[in-house]
Amino acid sequence: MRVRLEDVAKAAGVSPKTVSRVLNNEENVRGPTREKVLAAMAAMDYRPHLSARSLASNRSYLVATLYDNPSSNYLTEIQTGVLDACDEHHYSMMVRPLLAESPDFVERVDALILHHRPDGFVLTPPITEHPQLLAHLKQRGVPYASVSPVQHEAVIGAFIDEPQAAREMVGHLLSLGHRRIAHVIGHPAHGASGWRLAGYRDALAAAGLPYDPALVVEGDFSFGSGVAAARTLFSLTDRPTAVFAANDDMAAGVIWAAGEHGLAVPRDVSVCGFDDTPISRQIWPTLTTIRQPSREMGRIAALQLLASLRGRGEGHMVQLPFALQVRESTAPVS
Amino acid sequence: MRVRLEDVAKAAGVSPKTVSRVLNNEENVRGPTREKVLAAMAAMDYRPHLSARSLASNRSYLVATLYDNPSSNYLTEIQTGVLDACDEHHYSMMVRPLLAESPDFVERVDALILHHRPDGFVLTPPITEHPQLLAHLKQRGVPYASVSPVQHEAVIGAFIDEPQAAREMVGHLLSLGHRRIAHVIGHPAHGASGWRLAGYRDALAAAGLPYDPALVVEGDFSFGSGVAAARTLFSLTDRPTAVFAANDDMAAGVIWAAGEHGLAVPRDVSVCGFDDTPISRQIWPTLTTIRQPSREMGRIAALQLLASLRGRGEGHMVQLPFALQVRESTAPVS
DNA sequence: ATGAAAGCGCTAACAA
DNA sequence: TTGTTAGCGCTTTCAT
Repeated sequence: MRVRLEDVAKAAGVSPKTVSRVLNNEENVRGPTREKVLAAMAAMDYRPHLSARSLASNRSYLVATLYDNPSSNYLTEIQTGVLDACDEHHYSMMVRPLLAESPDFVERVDALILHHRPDGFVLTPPITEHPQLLAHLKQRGVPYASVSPVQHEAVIGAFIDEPQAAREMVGHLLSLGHRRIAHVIGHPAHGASGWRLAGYRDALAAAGLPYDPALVVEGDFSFGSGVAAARTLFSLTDRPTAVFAANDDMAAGVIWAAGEHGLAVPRDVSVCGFDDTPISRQIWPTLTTIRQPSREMGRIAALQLLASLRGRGEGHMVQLPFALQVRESTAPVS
Repeated sequence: MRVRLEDVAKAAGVSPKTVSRVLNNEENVRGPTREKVLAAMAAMDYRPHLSARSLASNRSYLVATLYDNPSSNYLTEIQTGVLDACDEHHYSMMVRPLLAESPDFVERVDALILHHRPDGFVLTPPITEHPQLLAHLKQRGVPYASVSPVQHEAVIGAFIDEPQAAREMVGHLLSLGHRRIAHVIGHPAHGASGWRLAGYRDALAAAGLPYDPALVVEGDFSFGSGVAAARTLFSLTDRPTAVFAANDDMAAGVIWAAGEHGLAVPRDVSVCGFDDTPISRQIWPTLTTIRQPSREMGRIAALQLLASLRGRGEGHMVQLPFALQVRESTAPVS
């Protein structure tokens, strides 16, 4: 038979409510009493019944993570971080893949709210930028945290200074003597694409270099779009000597296309990415990129959400550090 | 205020218990009565309260999907399929990344069981092959379904005929005139690695070709291991004219390494993979591979689990079809 | 085929 | 600081 809160109460010689107080870290329990209860819980290996708690307290102890891009390493990392935070606080996490483009997007999320009653959401890009969804969540009164949202104000979550990271990446290329530096833009629905582009432009401007639209090509974060973009760039009469792709997959595509054009990386052209996903270490040459603490971002965002759920302070938007990873795909201009 | 079962009962002019019967598809409700109740539910947009159901019925309506490899497309696909099935039956799904190697692996799963009380598990490779876990689940009485397990007997789930798929893939290479066909083995902990190797050997034997150990190299399903394996293979005096890698990531690595060695694919060497993951369409040349209905496998496995949970029959091990996808990375031997 | 009563394990509101 | 009582919304058991 399973151990119930009542059994713990009997064993500890207190009332059920006192055990409940200890369980929920409430105040108004004296040290010794708390100790007694905790000891009894441990001795009996007591595990609270989630559904009973949930029914009585009208909270689900559930956090739902919403994502759109179903197979990106980056999102899997974030998921893991969110899970870390939930585990720490005995919350459960559910994930929900969604198509942000689909017409019944908000409806689906609403069905999820009605059915599972999550206490809060963690939103990942690009769902962080969906105005109707955000409005709906506010209307329903369901709190949420965002990972890398475009808007930082009035939102809790975690982010890195993406424009600054992009500036440092371009700065690295400049320091190697590159002057014709191309950029492959990411998926237009992602805020990160705009930021990375902005950082690229800033860095050029700061170095007194002109912005050449011919050197800036659109992609969509996929390997294939990197290949396509690079084919365009490498066909230019005045080829770039360096390519900054807005993520690693596209950078890998650029390196692939360089091979097609008989260009050696980094001898003939330097290539760099963003995100430090596994592919950056698997390809050859290994990729110079920006390390983003994705898992930690998921964890911190979730922790902020949980803090706000439990009324412990407000919950904040937390800035995390990034790191430039210099590897073998970038070299001095020849 | 939210609509409760009692409200529906009042609106339909029946007792709460009758509504409950309709909700749970129980018998002993006459057609007209059922209709009335269903109409009331729909009109009021009634959604049962998960925790209340769970508390009263001692079931969680929760399926937990366990996985080890945290960032593979294949597993994300399976996850999505499991989610499809759970949605269809108003179950929720939680995912749990685990390290099968870690010493407290079973302990962690047990903590999950105690805390969340899932009604069942869906296991994905290689966790399908963990004897201690399987023993523990049986002891705890928690049912599970397996996707692509090595053992098909006495287990419910879904699989494809992997040896046959590998045989067809090698058959394709043979039909193009290849005779020196290499194989890059997958991760040793995965049952699929053994099956695909077996299919490779069978096909060679059936064609009357000798098995040459020098042409069989170990990998671990990663891009990098494909690169490493190919470097070995392409350094042989008597190079293979075709390489069958046990998954797409490794095949992409092989193509990459071919470039390093100045070999054009498919002109100088044919390469093929397995799984038909997105990368197979993103690289150039596009990859000949085996399409495996991963999402459907997840869905079917979960459906079998749910069927057995609800006592509707036994739950079976279902075989699903695969398909050889011939693309541009394989060509007649030159 | 349908209904009434009891209770799942916990917490909220109130009392002491 | 601690305990008592009543219920959360549903399903169970047992009637009818």
